[in-house]
Amino acid sequence: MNILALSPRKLPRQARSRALVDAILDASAHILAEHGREALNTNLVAEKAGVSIGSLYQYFPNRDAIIAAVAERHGHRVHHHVADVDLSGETTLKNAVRRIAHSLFAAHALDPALHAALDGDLAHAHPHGHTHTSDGHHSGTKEAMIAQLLSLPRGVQNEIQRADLKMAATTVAEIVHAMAHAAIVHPHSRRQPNEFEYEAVCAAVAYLRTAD
Amino acid sequence: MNILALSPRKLPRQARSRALVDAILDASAHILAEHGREALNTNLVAEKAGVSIGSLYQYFPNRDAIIAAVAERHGHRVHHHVADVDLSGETTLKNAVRRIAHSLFAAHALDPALHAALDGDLAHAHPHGHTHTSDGHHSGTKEAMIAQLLSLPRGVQNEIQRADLKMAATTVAEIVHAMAHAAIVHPHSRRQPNEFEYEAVCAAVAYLRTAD
DNA sequence: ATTATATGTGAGCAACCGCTCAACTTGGAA
DNA sequence: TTCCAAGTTGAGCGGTTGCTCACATATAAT
Repeated sequence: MNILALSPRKLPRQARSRALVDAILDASAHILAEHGREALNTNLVAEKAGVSIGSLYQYFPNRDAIIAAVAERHGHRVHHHVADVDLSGETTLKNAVRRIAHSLFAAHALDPALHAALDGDLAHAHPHGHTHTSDGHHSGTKEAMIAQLLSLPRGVQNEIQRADLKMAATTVAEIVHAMAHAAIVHPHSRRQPNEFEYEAVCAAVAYLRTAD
Repeated sequence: MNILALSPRKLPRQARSRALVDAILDASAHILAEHGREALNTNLVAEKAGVSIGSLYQYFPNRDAIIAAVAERHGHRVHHHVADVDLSGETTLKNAVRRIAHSLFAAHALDPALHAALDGDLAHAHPHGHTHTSDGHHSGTKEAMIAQLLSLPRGVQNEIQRADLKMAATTVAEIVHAMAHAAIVHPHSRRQPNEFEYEAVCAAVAYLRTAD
C-alpha cells in the first residue's frame, strides 16, 4: 500500500547530496537509538544533520520514510552479517550452529539501542530497496538464518532428526534470535551475552538431534 | 524516574468513577490494538470512551500513563494465565513443559493485536500497581514461567540435565515465548499456532534433557 | 435542607510538528 | 561566459495534540 508513500522523491545524483542523505540517516539513527521513535521528528533530524528541513524533503517524502530508510540500512547490515557466513566447510552440526549463532549475536551487537528502537520495523524489512537493491531475495535476519540452515552440507544435515526441516530451521532461528535479544537488545540480568549464546547453541543442537 | 509522572492523579472511589476508568482503559486498548501506539491521543480516547477529556485527566496525569495502565492490566492478565497453572501433580517433564507452553500460548491468544502494540512495554511491567497491587513479586510473563520451572516437583526436576537451573529456566522461557510470538503475535507463515507450540515443547524438552 | 466533597464537562490555549514554497546558490555542459 | 538543472535554504502555514480551567452536577455526611 505504501510503497510509493515511502519511496524517495528524488535520488541523490551528486556527491554532495549523497552525503546529505547519509547525514540525515546518521542523525536519525542517533535520535532513534538515544531517544526512541516518538522523539524523532523531521525538524530535529534536519537540525542534527546540519541540513535544512527543505533539503530533507527533497529526498524523503515524509517522516515514516526516514524511519523506514534507517531500518532498511541497519537491516541490511545485520542481514549480511548472517548471510555472508560460509558454512560449506563445516563438518559437524554443533560447529555449524555455533557459527550461525555467533554471527547473529555479533550482528545484534552492532547497535543494540538502534535495534531496540526499530524492533518491529526490522521484521517487515522491505525487499525493494531504497536505491537500486533490485535483487529479489526477501531480507530479514531470521530468513537468512533459515536459508543457512537449509543449505547445510550433506554430512551435517544427516545429524538432524527432525521430520519437517523447514519448521526445524524456523524454530532454531527463533531460538537463537530470542536469545540474542535477551542477551544484547533487552538485557535483564547481569549475565554475559556469551552465556546466552552458549545456551542457545545447546538448545538448538539438542532439538535438531532429537526425533519428533 | 517517572513513577510519579505515571501515577494517577486521584484514585477512583465511587463506582461511577471506577466504571469511567475502565471505559478509558477499554477504549485505549481498542485503539492500540486497531491502530497502534502513535494513533493513540487523549482526545480520541476520551471520545471513544464516551467521557470528557477533563475527566480523563482526573485519573491519568498524561498520555503515557494511559498506555502504561493498559500495559499493566493486560500484563497482569497474561501473567496470571501462566502463574495460575498448578504443576505440582505432573509426573513427567514433557507433560509439565506442555502445560506451561499451552498456558503461554493461550495467554498470547487473548489479544494478539494489543500484545503486538504493547510489545516493548509488557517487558518492563511495573511491580507497583495502579491501584493496590502491593505484593512484592516482579510480574512479567517470562518471570512467571521461570518461577514455574524452578518449582517443578522433585521427580520431574530429576529429568533435567542442565548444570545451571536458573539459566536453563530462562532459556526455556525465551524459547516458548519466542515461538508464541512467531505463531500468534507476528504470524509470518500459514502454519497453525499448535505447530509452533509442538515444536517449542520438543525444543525445550530436548534441551533440558541434554547435559552441557 | 445544607454543606462538603467527589465527580464530570468541554471550549480552547499553547506548543509542537509535518510539510510547502518562493527565493537563493552551486556545478557543469555548451 | 552563459545558462539551466540540480541542489539548498528557512520562515512559516495549517493542522494536531496534550492539557488546563472555570464551571456544572452528583453523592455523602450532618
